[in-house]
Amino acid sequence: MTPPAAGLTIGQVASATGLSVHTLRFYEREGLFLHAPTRTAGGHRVYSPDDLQWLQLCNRLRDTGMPLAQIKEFADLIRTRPDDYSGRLQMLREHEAAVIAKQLALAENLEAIRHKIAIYEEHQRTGATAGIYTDGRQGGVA
Amino acid sequence: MTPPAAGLTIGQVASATGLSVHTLRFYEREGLFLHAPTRTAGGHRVYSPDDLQWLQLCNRLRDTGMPLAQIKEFADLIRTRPDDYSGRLQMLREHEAAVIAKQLALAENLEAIRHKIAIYEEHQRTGATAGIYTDGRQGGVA
DNA sequence: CTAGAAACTAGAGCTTGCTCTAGGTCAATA
DNA sequence: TATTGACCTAGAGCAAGCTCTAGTTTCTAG
Repeated sequence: MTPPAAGLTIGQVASATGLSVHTLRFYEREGLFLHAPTRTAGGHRVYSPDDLQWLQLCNRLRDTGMPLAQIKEFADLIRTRPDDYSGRLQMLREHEAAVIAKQLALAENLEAIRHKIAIYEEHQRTGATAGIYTDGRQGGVA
Repeated sequence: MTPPAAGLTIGQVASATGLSVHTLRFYEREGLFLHAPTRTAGGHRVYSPDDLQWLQLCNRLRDTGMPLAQIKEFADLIRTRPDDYSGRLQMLREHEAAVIAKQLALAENLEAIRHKIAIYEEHQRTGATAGIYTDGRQGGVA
């Protein structure tokens, strides 16, 4: 029995996902998993490849700024309404918009940082003497 | 003397920067300011427009993921080596690279999220029946 | 069969970045 | 001048997201 079922240990899942084993157990306690992992006779967790995929999605959501509480909500929707996609779609679409906003803000801030770098390079080149405040009123403090 | 010096209250700085007055005092304690604000006779803080600009830069750095401790380091460089730009340039260039990496990761994750949305839309359209795990081994759990 | 690595549970602890409380003082306005 | 809103200090508290400890048990390789 169980011929193709690749069972993964928590350690294997940890290295595959970049999460620590502590974090995996923590996520489980927090209800982020779609279901509790199965266990060996001795009580060790056994994960499936699907669990891995789910964790990879979780990582993407978290890395784009979704709080764990919201990821849990998402997991709850999957568990309680497996064939109603509307709630999940709404969440993902809202999150998509949030990520786009984040991209815009990031690009804008990057631009400002580059501008600062250019100013510093210029000051360095021209040997500008600086006080704490270098260039007064119009943009470019310190 | 001090004819054009527009002095700002902490409340004005708060609304101009989006930081709370609590946070401004907290930043001050943490050494994020280039210098302590001057005070009125009664002990109220008075900020300059330059302080505002500095805070706006701080916000950009923080919003792009620079930890406060690093912003403080940056402030320390300005205070201790006002006319040596090399350290600051190094910090900003490294941070620029970090932000670019963040942009790439964000774009990649956004792509994956959009793909997930597309899969859900498809499932919804075709009325796909789902278990907890919807589409098995190749990409697209839940 | 045994040693060492890896897993287990329950719960405490940590870091970052705020945020709020208490008990006042200061300042602008009616 | 009296009130009311803004400000002050010192320090406690909080939320998120891990991270680690202690003491024990299981698993695996030699």
